[in-house]
Amino acid sequence: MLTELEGAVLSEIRDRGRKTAFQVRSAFKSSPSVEWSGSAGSVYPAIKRLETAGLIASEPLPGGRQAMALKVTEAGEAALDAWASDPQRAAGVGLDPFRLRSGIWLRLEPEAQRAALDGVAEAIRASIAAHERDVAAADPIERPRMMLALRLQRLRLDWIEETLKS
Amino acid sequence: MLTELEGAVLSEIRDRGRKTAFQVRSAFKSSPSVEWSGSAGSVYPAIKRLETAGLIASEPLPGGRQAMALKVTEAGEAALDAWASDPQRAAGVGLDPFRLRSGIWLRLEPEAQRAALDGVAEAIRASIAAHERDVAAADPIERPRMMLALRLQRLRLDWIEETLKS
DNA sequence: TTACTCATGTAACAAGTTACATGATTTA
DNA sequence: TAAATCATGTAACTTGTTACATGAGTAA
Repeated sequence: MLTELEGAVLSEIRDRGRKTAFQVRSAFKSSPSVEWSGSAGSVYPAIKRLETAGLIASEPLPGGRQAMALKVTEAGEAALDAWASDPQRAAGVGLDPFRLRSGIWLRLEPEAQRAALDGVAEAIRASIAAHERDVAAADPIERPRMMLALRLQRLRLDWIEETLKS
Repeated sequence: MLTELEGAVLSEIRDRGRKTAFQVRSAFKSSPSVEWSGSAGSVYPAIKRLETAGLIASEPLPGGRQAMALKVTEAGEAALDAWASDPQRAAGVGLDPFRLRSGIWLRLEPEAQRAALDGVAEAIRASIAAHERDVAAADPIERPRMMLALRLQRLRLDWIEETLKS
């Protein structure tokens, strides 16, 4: 089964029109809703794995550049669809740094708790502002991700507000 | 700075009364709101790292067992509080398999989309049912995590419903 | 005494990170 | 021609995974 990164790479190529490994990398580096570094050390080896597995094909780009044009093969399409539609994977709660810390915050002294929650709330509001600024320019793949990220951040703000009130 | 797992390990010992590495491991293995395997290969090395760094102290448990009793040191307390309260880390959107796939689902053919979303929705409802069953028995650290996981899952269900209607 | 749970650990592997290295092409 | 960007890749490291190995205590 594909890893999360491998599935995302296939989707960048098939669904978002990325032509080269460099473009895939740039997309991860600049995405506000996906937390990957987009490091060369992750993306290039992942693409090599996918190519070895026959899920990606590459050919030289016309125009003299050394860039390789990437394409998802038929087997790659099938693997991507299976990855995207696997209910167990998709329904998992994921790794959430906020949720992981939530119980710990409740055990802090009142002043420390207030300080911690205020700081987090401010960082979340900044995240929301950035998402709202960029969501209009997002493409049809990124937009729903950003909308869901926005809803998550608002849910967190609500939780913080309720917690501070009680 | 601590990794997410290291922070969680410290919190298990300080805030949830886990006395041994085995108990920490069992907590991760059975937690519905934290997605770690709780494998020996992650927990024991993490505890060794924390002990080497002076954030955990251990002494033999009385009673003839070979178990070591773990304790968070003062330096460990400070590191844990800094980890838990770091706003940038806490406000990150995390790795969410649902969000990552959301844009891809929207590009599927109508029948495939309906099938995928129905399958995911069913898995989410099962997750909600399991959380609702267990949340009453959860301790003060785990309960808020489960409540937030529940809200996340309901948010996802809402999104699926809206998407299927449009 | 057999099975289960408690308890700790290592080995091989997978897959990410940062940092470094190289070189072509385009733009100021 | 100098700087920025496009483009690909490797090396060393970190930290997670599964699977295996070992042994003590407890309950059937």
